[in-house]
Amino acid sequence: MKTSKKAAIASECDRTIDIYVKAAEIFHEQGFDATSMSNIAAAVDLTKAGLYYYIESKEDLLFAIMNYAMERLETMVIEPSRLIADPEERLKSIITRHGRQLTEGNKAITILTDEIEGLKPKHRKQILDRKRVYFDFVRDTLEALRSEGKLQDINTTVATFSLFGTLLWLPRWFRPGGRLTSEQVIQEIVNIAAGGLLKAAPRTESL
Amino acid sequence: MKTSKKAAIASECDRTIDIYVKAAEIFHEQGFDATSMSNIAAAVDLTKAGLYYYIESKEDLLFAIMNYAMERLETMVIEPSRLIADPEERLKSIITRHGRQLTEGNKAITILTDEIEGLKPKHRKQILDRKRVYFDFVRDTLEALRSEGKLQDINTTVATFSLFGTLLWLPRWFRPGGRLTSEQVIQEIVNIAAGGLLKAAPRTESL
DNA sequence: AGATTTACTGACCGGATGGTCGGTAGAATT
DNA sequence: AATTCTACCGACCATCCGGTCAGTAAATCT
Repeated sequence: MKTSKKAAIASECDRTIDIYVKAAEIFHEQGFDATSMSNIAAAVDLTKAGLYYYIESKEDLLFAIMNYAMERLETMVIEPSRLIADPEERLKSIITRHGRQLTEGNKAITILTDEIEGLKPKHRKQILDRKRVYFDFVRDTLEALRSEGKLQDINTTVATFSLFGTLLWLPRWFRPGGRLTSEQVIQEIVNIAAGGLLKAAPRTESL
Repeated sequence: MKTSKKAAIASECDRTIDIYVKAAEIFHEQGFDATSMSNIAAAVDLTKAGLYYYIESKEDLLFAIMNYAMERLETMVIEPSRLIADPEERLKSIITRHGRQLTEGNKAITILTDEIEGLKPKHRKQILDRKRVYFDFVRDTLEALRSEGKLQDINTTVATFSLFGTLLWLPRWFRPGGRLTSEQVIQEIVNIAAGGLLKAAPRTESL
């Protein structure tokens, strides 16, 4: 019991990550504050008391979900993209990979943006610091583009926020099974972002 | 008392709109669910019971704020932009005006995007329907651009959501008094959006 | 001057919520 | 066979929340 319940980060299996996944879904649907612990317990076929066998507190559950989401973001988006030397390709990789995470079933990554206020200041700062690294990575990519003379005359901070706005808005409107597939939507966003940030090279037939 | 307390839409003065403004600020800071009626009451120097002299319920307060915000959006952004015939200028007007509403002190307009879940289905539908009109207006503007051959080869629905994403993300990161003024930031966003959506005409020096 | 209305307050209520605790059936260990 | 540990449950608790209500001081109306 006191071996490694919460120290290990999302490495424990059993029903614990099952709870994270279900909780993330419900938090995403109803919001953190509007979700009661009984709600979550019922969704994983437990009583509230039974749920507390696995988690420490409601806030801790949210923090665990967010840590899990940050890890996923880092391993599925940031790390693979870091390997790409060419900044234009790197940018497209970031958008595509992040877009996929947001449109696939993974609700945890959406919660990352919408429920930070539910965290206690200490935990919030930890997540925010990690997000900051990601933000800087994207802005650095834009700066690299600038060095190559490929960037339009725009402020890279505003451009980065602008890009994140487009990306993070995705899960609020995209519904799988609609007119466009997630891959099609992501491709459109890549095109729009590329057009808005990069100088028009062979992309448009000039004149 | 039973003359026109709640029927008139944001026309009553007194302390009522004072309450709306303060409540909007607190909802914006803490979130709707995390804000108690005592919080709001204290912020306007009333007891909770005193607050209920002015409003009907917590949900009704949120609905009133959102109606007020929609009105503002319509009179300050949509209506003036509708008067502009040229779709490119119209698009820029929409972005600029909406951006100003989001960066100025007006928290109500931010709440419009973040707290819809706090509304009862009936009220939510009313707001959503009004938002839909705005969405269609923007997409129609992009379609008009397409007719003129000025639009890149992109899906206008995705492009509209993309634009809203950039715009609505603004209040989450912009802080007045920072490096850039709100007008500078808005201008950057106009440039980025124009570049991402419009075909490069005299905007970039080709080659 | 008396009646009524306006703008509030303190006390209170039912219900929900996060969280706890003593207990326990069954599996695993010794 | 006895003990210990795992995975839970029912009952309970303090607190807070949205909302109500009887009452009231001051302003306004008649």
